[in-house]
Amino acid sequence: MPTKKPRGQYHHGDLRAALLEVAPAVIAERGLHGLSLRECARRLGVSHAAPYRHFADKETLLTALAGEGFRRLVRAGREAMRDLADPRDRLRAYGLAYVRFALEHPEHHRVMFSCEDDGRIAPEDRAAGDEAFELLRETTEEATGLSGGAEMPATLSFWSLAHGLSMLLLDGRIPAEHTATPEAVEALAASVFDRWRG
Amino acid sequence: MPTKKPRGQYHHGDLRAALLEVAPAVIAERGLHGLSLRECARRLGVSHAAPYRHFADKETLLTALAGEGFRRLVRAGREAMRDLADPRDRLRAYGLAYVRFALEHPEHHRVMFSCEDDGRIAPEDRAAGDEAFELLRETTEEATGLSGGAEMPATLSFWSLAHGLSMLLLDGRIPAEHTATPEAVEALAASVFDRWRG
DNA sequence: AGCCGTTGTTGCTGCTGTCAACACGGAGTA
DNA sequence: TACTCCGTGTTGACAGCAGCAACAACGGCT
Repeated sequence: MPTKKPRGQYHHGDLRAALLEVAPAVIAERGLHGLSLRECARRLGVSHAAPYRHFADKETLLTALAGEGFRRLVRAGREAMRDLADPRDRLRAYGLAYVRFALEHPEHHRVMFSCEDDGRIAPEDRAAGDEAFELLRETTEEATGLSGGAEMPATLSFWSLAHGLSMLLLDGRIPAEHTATPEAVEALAASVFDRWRG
Repeated sequence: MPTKKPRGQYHHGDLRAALLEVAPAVIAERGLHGLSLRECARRLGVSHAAPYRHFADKETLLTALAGEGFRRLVRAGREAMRDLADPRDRLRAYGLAYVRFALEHPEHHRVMFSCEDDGRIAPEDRAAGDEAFELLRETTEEATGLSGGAEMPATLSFWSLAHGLSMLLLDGRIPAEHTATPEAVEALAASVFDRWRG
C-alpha cells in the first residue's frame, strides 16, 4: 500500500517519498552495492529515468536517505531519554537507542556512515547529522559537568563506543552468543557502556 | 615501478599481487564505489578479463584485500606492543595502532569492514580477521585478569572504542580541531582510551 | 480555451561485471 | 628436438547500470 496509484495515472503522486521508502527495501535484499535506481523505479512501476526528476544522481538519493536516517536517530534518542531525569541515565539511554537503531534500520545506518563525503550533501541532511551529534554533546555535557569544549573528548569517546559497537554488530563480528537474542544484545550493550566513564 | 614487465611479454609475472597492490590506489582516487576491475586491468596494461584468472569476481578481490588488511593490522599491533611489558600499556598500544592503521590505510580499513559477509570469504582471510580479534582478546585478558569468557565484554567494549573512533575519523565526523595534526589525533585517541576501564 | 512548468517516458551513450572461445608460452615428456 | 598440456592472458560478446536529451502527458493558471 505504499503507492496508491489510481488506474492509468500518468503521474505518480509522490515519487520522491516512494523512492526513499523503497530504496532501503532494495538495500535490505541486495545489499548497498546491489541498489540501483532502475530497480527502485521498476518496483514503483515507473520508468527508469523518472527518479532523476527528484534526485540529481544516485549519490544524492543516498545522502537524502542518510539525512532521513539521522532524523530518525535523533527522534529515537529523544524518545528514549524523554522520561529520564538523571543525565547519566539519559546518556546511557541514548547509547542504547543508538545501537538499537542500527540493528533495526541497518540499511539506513550503513548509508549514514558510508557516503564518502564529497561536500555535496544537502544542507538539511548535513544539519540532521549535526543535530544527532549536538544532542549527544549536550547530553554528555550534562552527564559529566564538563563544558566549554572540555566535554568534547568525553563526547567523542562515548560516541566511539556506541558507534563501534553498532558497526561491529552490523558486520557480524561479535561472537554469536552475544547476538542470539535481543536481550543478549541489550545486555552486551549495557556492559559495554558500563566500561565508559565520563 | 610496481609492475616490471619485460618488453613484449605475454604473461604478466604476478598479476594477482599486482592487482592487490593497484586496487587500493584506485580506491584512494575514486572511492570504494569507483573501483572497477577493468580500471585495475587498464593500469596494469593487461586486458579487461585478465583479473578473472586470479579472482572469481570483484567481491573475491575485495575479501582478499580485506584479508591482507587484517594481516597488516595484526603485524602493526604486535609491533606496537613488542617492547611493552605492562599488559595495560600493551592494550592501549594496540588501540592506538588500530586507529593509526585506519588513518594510514583508509582503503584497506574501509574494505575490511564493508564486505557484506556472504560467507564466501576464503578461509585464510577469515582466519586473518579472527586473528586480529584473538590478539585483542588475549591482550584484554592479560590487562584485566579476567578469563574463561568473562573477558569478552571488556574485549568487545575496547574494540568498539577503537573501531568507533577509527570509523568516525575516516568519515570526517570528528570536529576539525582534533584532526588537524597527527599529534592532535594521537592526543584525542589517548583521551578516548583513558575513558575506558577494564 | 489556451499556455506552460512539472513530472514521467523513450531512446541513446558509455561504462561495468562476467562469460565463452581462443591464443600464447613455459614445463614436462617422447 | 618435437609434442602436448595447462596456466595465464586476449578478444569479443551480453546484460545491467548511470546519466543525458528529446519528447509527451498532466494540471494549474490566466
